[in-house]
Amino acid sequence: MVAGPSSAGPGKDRLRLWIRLLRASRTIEAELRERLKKEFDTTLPRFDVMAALYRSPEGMLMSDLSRFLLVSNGNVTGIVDRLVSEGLVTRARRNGDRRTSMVRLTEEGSQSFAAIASAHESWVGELLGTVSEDEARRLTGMLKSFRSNWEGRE
Amino acid sequence: MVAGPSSAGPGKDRLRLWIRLLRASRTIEAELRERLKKEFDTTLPRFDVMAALYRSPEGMLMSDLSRFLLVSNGNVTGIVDRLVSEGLVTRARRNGDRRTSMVRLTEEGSQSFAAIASAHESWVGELLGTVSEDEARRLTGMLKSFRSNWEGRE
DNA sequence: TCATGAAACTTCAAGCTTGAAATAATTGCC
DNA sequence: GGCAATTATTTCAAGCTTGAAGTTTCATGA
Repeated sequence: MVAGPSSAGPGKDRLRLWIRLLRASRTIEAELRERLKKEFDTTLPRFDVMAALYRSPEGMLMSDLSRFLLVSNGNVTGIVDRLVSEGLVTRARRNGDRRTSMVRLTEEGSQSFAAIASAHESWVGELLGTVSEDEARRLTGMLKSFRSNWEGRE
Repeated sequence: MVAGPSSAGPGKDRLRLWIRLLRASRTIEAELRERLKKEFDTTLPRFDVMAALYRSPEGMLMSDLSRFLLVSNGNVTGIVDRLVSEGLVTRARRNGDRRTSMVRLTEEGSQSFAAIASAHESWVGELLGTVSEDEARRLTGMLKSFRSNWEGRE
């Protein structure tokens, strides 16, 4: 979160960038989390899972979710468990491979997500309001390239 | 973590930026967390607390730490508890105000942190290696301004 | 066939995180 | 002085997170 022992020298600019990046995303994330809780009584991880499923009406495997959301398998299990118990998501056993199950949004889950996502988008617009749309595109480009370069994924 | 229902329209560029920002910081954070665990058997929150204390040899109050690190008070309590039990940090009761205590790195904590911070810095340099130092400075500037604009803090 | 290994998940312990409620100490006001 | 409000911190329940270990199912080659 913060700097190391010294504060000048090679690599310091990258360290400073990382600290900024982390502080920015933590600040915004905290604000979004709080609003999701207050306005919709839900959480960011639940929202993330529902967002992923919303993009895939045919459903996703647990491991797909895990890979896409960059979180561990066991983590997804717990979040999906809670979403299932709230009736927002279903686990459908498949005929082909009985180890896996397709996770899908229910009709209720889908409608619920659409409402939340709309608010979420306007919150992000507000929180990033001082970044012009043009600047946003440039920043996005930089972030995209450095990440895909680093790990090869994308 | 991911986009909302539609994928074009006003504000979409900011939403995309936010998604990139979040993915970038999560990816880097996950890698750093893993290395901290493997190489030094510690965690990112512990590292963050120690980094804050390293900058303040005179010590910090719990509430200072909480504010600086952007995490809740109760959270800091737990992390400091563990650091104390590991001998890396001390809580010194103050004469003036008996509600508060000054948290400081021990000598061991300070030496331990210096070693970890050095590795941490080179990891960040590696992970952000595709960003030039110049680009890093520009990105940092953008991130700095948008956050301080948004909440007034800094 | 059927054993061996791989794949998809779940379970679990430990730690992180928040927000709310509880404690304790201080400050300010009468 | 004494009491109300404020401040600093801890405690707690619920949920998130990881990595390791365990379970079930599938694939494959002798």
